Amino acid sequence: MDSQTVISSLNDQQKEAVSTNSIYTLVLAGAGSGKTRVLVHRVAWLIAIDKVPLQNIFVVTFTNKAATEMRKRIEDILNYPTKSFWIGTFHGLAHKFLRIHWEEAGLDKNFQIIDSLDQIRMIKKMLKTLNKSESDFSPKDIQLFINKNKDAGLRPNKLLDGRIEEDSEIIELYRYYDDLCKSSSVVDFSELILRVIETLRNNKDLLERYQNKFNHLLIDEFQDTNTIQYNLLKLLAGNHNSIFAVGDDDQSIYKWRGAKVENMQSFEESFDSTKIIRLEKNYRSTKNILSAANSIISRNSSRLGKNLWTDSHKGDLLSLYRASDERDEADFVISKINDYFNQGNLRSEVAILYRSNAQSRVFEEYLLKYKIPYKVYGGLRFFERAEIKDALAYLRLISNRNEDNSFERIVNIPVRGIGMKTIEHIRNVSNKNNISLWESSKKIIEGNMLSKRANNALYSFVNLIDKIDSLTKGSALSEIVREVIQSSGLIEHYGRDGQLNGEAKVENLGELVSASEGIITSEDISLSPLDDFLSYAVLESGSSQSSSEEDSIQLMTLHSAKGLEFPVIFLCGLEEGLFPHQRSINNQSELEEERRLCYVGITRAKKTIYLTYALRRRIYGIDHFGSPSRFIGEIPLDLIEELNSLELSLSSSTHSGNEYENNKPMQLGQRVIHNQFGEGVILAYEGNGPQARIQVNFYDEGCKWLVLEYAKLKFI
DNA sequence: ATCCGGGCCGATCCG
DNA sequence: CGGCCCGGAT
Repeated sequence: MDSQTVISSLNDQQKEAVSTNSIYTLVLAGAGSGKTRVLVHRVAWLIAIDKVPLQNIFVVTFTNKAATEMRKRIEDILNYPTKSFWIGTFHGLAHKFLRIHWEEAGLDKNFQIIDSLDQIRMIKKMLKTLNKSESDFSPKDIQLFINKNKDAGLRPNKLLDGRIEEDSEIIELYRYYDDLCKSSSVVDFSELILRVIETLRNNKDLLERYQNKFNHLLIDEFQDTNTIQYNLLKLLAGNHNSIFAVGDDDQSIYKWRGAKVENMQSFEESFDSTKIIRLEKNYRSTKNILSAANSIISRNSSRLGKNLWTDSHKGDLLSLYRASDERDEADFVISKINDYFNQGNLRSEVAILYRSNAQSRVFEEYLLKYKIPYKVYGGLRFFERAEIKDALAYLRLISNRNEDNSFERIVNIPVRGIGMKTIEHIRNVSNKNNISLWESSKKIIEGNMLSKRANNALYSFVNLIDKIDSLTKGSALSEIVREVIQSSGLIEHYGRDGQLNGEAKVENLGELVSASEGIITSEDISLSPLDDFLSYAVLESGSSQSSSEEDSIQLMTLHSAKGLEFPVIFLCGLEEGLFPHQRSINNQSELEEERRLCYVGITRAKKTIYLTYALRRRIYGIDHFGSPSRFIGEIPLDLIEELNSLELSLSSSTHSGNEYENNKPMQLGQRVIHNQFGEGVILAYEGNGPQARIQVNFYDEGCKWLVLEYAKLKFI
């Protein structure tokens, strides 16, 4: 393959990036500027032109989905499968490393990964054993504390130097938690990466080996790397390996979980003669969509600066729909979706985006009602569901008897007569002898330490696990899974009358079997298929719908939409307090992150975008009256078409005023003058007639709600 | 040991 | 509103 084949389809800046000789490259890639394309072609260039062997390349993506897709596209260009290719998320790659080097990392061979729900469970249990009340330290706060410190590379010991006295208790909890993880051989998300760094730092040979191996480090979504991830990258880079970082500071939306945009600014300082390449041509959206997005993001202060442009046509205006409440909003969205589908388009071309997961419920309800297939991303995902976690716990226990978390989760599910008292006993013996719950149970059974009934119950459980294990030795993975959900009694348990959503849960358990069939085992980790599957289940928790090939509407949060594109976008719930979120409204930098999130949302759209907001919305079962998001007002008026513009008739009542003024239709964005507050713009309104309330943003006085009848506004 | 119901509290976003 | 925890009844 010659160089032309690799870069012929690219524009000049993209070519420059793909074919660069620079050791350190920072690509500032605007939304829709062909970022993924550049990365994919860069890898192809390295392999085909620079003759770099695949195993010397290390590629970090933000999601598993992105990794899978990128790998596929690289294979398409190279025209051969990419075996033993280190491409994945930081977590996925760290996991791979730890599987290979579990010994050097001080882990058990078959360590398991826990997700954040498991982590909470563990913390709660820990508090119980330590006889601490959850009111002193909420489990969530402890979790936050632990993860925050791990993400900053700080172990309890490090924290104890120079600690503040009042922190010592929570640091002790952190230490205890780490011990607990060790004894049950589990690893949490943050631990994965921290452990890799520590292993490399404490093992010069290993570090050298990897520094010699990965000559080319490529990283996507660089703006969303946190401290420890960046440190890992620097460690691997050493003094001579090349780094090719791609990112967009305007799309940095993960500051809340420790991501540092500053990494982008400091990249140039950290690495000598960094070459900076800007990708500013947008290939995705129409001119109108891009103008709207640019107008919004231009309000932010701290930006590296990019000038995104397009030579596409103007396209449609952005549509704005004012819903009376969230049901009306959903109804509107559905009707537009039906129109679009009936014009012969695919459902999968449409995405409904929202700020928070809870908003998906109403949409789901309506989509179900109208029998429109859909797929939800995020929220409670497939592998996080209770029934699935139960089944996984059985599988984990089969793989590793000492995994206390799983033991406790399912020792009495389905109920088999092992109650609190028995479990308490098992825990005591386990604590006293410093052995796992499993070992402790066996000891108890042998010593006949319980009542006959309890002893029998416990025996039958221990026996069950052993039996499933020996029965399925050597069986295919899916056979093991099938056996587990059957003989554990889970199917029967969930299928029983009275179980909430019983059929759905049984169905999900069946899905788990199918999921285990589709797994392709990772090539270069010597992991049993079962352990491979268990890791996969945690790292890739999947969408919340069971997988199906059916053409369906895509529902997701703005965060999970990053990196994706759709012909038609519905950006919903554009209300102050919801988006921007209440918790960010009073903080300039957090508000700017919300604005970037909005920018991300709008730039997902290729052709059409609908913006919707609701005048009334139920949250926690209480009605809230919101006002339209400030972000709507940040889009130039001439780019927006209001689908149901305000046409208030004021004539119907006692209102005293001149006839013309009373009947004049009002529009959002209409400029008005108030005696006291001066000039402003109408942002929203509620109700009808003279009693209607309208919200005006006064240039000097800010936003105010006024009752139309008394406000005596002059329209100008 | 298990079931049921009332009280309480809380959800931004992710791997 | 809904999930989770706890306590009392069986």
